[in-house]
Formats: sequence, C-alpha cells, structure tokens
Amino acid sequence: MATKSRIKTEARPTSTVEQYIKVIFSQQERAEGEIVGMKQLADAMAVTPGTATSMVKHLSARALVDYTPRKGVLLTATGRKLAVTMIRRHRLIETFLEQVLGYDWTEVHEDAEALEHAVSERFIERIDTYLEYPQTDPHGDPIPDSSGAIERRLSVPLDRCSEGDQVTVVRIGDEDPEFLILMKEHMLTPGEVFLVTEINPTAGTLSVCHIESKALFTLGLAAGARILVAPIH
Amino acid sequence: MATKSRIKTEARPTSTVEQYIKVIFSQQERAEGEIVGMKQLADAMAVTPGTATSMVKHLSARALVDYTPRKGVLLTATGRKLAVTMIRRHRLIETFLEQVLGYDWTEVHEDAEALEHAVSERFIERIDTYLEYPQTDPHGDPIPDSSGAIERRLSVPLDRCSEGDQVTVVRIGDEDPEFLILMKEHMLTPGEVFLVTEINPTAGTLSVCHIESKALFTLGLAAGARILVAPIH
DNA sequence: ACTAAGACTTTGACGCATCAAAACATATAA
DNA sequence: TTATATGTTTTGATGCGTCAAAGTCTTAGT
Repeated sequence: MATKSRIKTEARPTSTVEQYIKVIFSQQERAEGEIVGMKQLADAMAVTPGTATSMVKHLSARALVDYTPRKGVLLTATGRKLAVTMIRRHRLIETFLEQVLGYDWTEVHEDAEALEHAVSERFIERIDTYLEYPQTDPHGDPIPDSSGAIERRLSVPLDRCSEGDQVTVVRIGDEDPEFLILMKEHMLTPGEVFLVTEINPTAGTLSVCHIESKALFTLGLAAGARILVAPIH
Repeated sequence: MATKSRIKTEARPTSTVEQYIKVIFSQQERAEGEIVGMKQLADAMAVTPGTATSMVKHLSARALVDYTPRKGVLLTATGRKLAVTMIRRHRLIETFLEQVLGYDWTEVHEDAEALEHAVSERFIERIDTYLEYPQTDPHGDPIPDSSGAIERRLSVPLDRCSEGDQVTVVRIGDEDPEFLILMKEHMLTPGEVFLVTEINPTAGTLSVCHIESKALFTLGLAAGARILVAPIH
C-alpha cells in the first residue's frame, strides 16, 4: 500500500502488534505483574494458542516483551511504553467521541478501538489540546499524559466493599455495551454516589442504593468486580 | 485480528481495495471515462504492474470493476458507489481536521488518507452533522452527500484560460503539501480572485495577478493544470 | 511415582498484498 | 512487413497473521 517516497518512514508497529501489546499490558495489570500465559493471551485476543505463541516470539524479537517458553510473557520497558501510548490514544479518542461528537458513553469503545491504530501522533496531540488535557475518559479511566505518566487512582472493586460503605463510582470497564447500558440505567456512572446496602456471598449478589434518588439495585458479584469505587471516609 | 462473535460481520472491503477503487475512480474522472490501463493504475498506486493486474482480477471477482484483459478497467455501478463513499469520507475528514482540530489546509491530506479506512459510518455521519453538512472540503472539492450525489462544479483548469480572464479559484489538488504550501504563499486558495495576465505556451508559463493585493505570480503550465478556476463573466 | 489433564509449541497450510523477473501481446516506426 | 518498444500477464517468492492438528512439556492427583 503506497508507502511512497523512501525517505526513512520510521516504522510504526502494525495494528496487530499494538493490539497484542495492549492486551498483554491489561492482563499484566489485572494480575498484578504476573507472567501472562499463552492460553490467557490467546483467549483475550480471540486467536488460537499457536497464533499467540508465534506472535509472542515476534514481539520478543522486537524487544517488546520478555518471553520465557512454556511460562509466558512480560512487557519490557519498551513494550510498556508502547502500551501506555496506546492506552492514551484509546482514552483520548473515547473522550473526544463523547465530548465533541456526541457519542454515548456506551458506544464509544468500538470506534476508538479502530481509530487508535490509524491516527497520527499529531491527531492525538490536537484532540488533547482541544479537550484541554482531560484527566479521565468517559468510563472514569485515567488518561496517561504525553510523557506516559498515569495518575494512579486509589479505588477498589465494588464487590470488595462492606455493607454500610458509602462510595463514589470511579470507573466501569469499557468493553461491553450491553453491560454499560444496564449500568447507566441504574445510574452506575463515574461520579455517582452509592451506599452498599447488602453483600450476600451465598446468593452471589450485592445491593447498592443510589444516594440521590434512593433507587435500589442488585447485581451479581462478578458484575460488581467490574465496577471500581472510592470509599468516602 | 480479533473479529470475534461470528454474527455475520458484514464484510467491509479491505483498505487496499478501498484505495484501488478510489484511484481507479479518479483516473477515470481525469480521463473522462476512458478505460484505465494497468501501468497507469500501478503508477498511481505505487506498485508494480503485476500487482495491479492481480488486484484488478480480485476487484473484478468482487464485481467492483469491469476488467478487459490487455485493455484495462472501468468501475461498475457498485464500484462507483464505493468510490463516492470513500471520497465523501476523505473530504469530510479533511474538512473536520481543518475546521475543528485546527490542521492547516496543507497538512490535512495525509491524516485523512489513513483515517478514511478506519472510521465507521457513524463517525462520518456525526462529523457531517457537527460541521453542518459542508458543501466543499478545504481544497474546494465538493463533498458528496450521504446518498452519493456530488455537486458538479463548472470550472476549468487555470492553464486553459485566456489572457485577460478574471477567475475565482475553485479548487487545488490535495496530494502534495509542498505544492500546497507554495500556492498558499501566493494566495492561490479556494475563493481568491485573480486576473490571468499572461499565457506563454513557448516558455510553458502563465502569470496571474491577485486582485486584492495586486501581487503577481508566475507558474508552470503543468502546475496551472492542477488549479481549477471559475471564470467571472 | 505415575498418569492424566491442561498448557504450550511446532508444523504445514492458507489468504492477502506485494515484488522481481520472465513470457507474452500490441502498436508503431522503419 | 518486420522489428522494437511498451504495456501486460504469469509465475514463483516473501512477510504477516491466522488456523488446525499433532506433538511435547508440566503439574496435580492419587
């Protein structure tokens, strides 16, 4: 595809590489720095384990990951830097789609996913300026700054709170529109304040009460794990 | 690359296919519906003729072009529709980059080229709305509406004017930033009014005078062919 | 300690988009 | 009409990203 003028086009990773790196990063996050196995990675990328293995070798050759055969991968410093760049892109694009183009919070993810592999650095810097350097995206996730620094938010999954806790919603995972729509219906959006009224490990449910509207809502513990909150002291 | 959930993802053409179709369309335009040869196409796509041949067979199998071996290709109705869709995307994106993100007229093309293959239809409709349905892009090219209708502008290449003609600049081809920067320096931008002061076929030059500033500018006839103007009666 | 279950790797294949180089066709000029 | 130049097609190869299936290693369970 027409990459004309051979004046040293400084190679950007393919979008596949970018995607793997992002996924490895989030797996690593989710598991607190644990090494990421091939099955896990393959599942997250929706490919077969063999594909994951060969791709990981490739990433390893590019010095983006450390690969220990039969164990798994960890990002190198370079890989981590790329991951953070991608996350910055993704979150800025999501914010832009919501704030400027009027996308709904629940439909922003898919388009951002496609755009993040196509936009130039110039584009990203322009929207960052346009939005006046936003701190978080529509889901409440922090946006790394252009040097790659991420503001670490202290927050806990909703299912690890105790009955009687009063909490502010910090973030809600951004993958599944269905889930997001449901959460939105019950006002579970970043910034809203709730009281944890019941945790029932036997039934596998937890209930919260929206302070402002007094509305009650019960959800599964697994769903609760996808919602991060900050306790109010 | 993770095209999960096999629920009939209605296949969008690859970006390569989109690119070929766009190029065939513009070659056809430029030559008033003449059949497009493989050399011509290969040059425009910056690939070898063999690549163009095999790609064209593929396009033909997808019913996007009519291919006559050893003669060339022409777009089918389907191909034309896709081409117009791509042109709409490209021009809306260019307009958006200029109007909203503050890109300069001269730097808009490259990013638009990358984005047009990544954006969703939703994205395009949102920016169209946001921009309030612009008629032309920053280069003065008409933007097809969502049904695919293009407003035909009557205009002639600057090099086909006569001495003494007074003209308004309608459009300036958008590929080459170098060229655009030079034109901009001399106020040759859409909407500006000029007087054609001299046409010299022997020297291969033409001179124009910017009405407002009285500035004179001489350029080659080939360059003149890239500038479309509307004569003022 | 042995074995079965899972995780992991290898191998061979495929589709897309490309290239180089060889073979072929056509048009024009001599 | 023949020769040459130019454009076109074919062929065989490559890199990327993928799969299926076969083979290998590791780990737990008894």
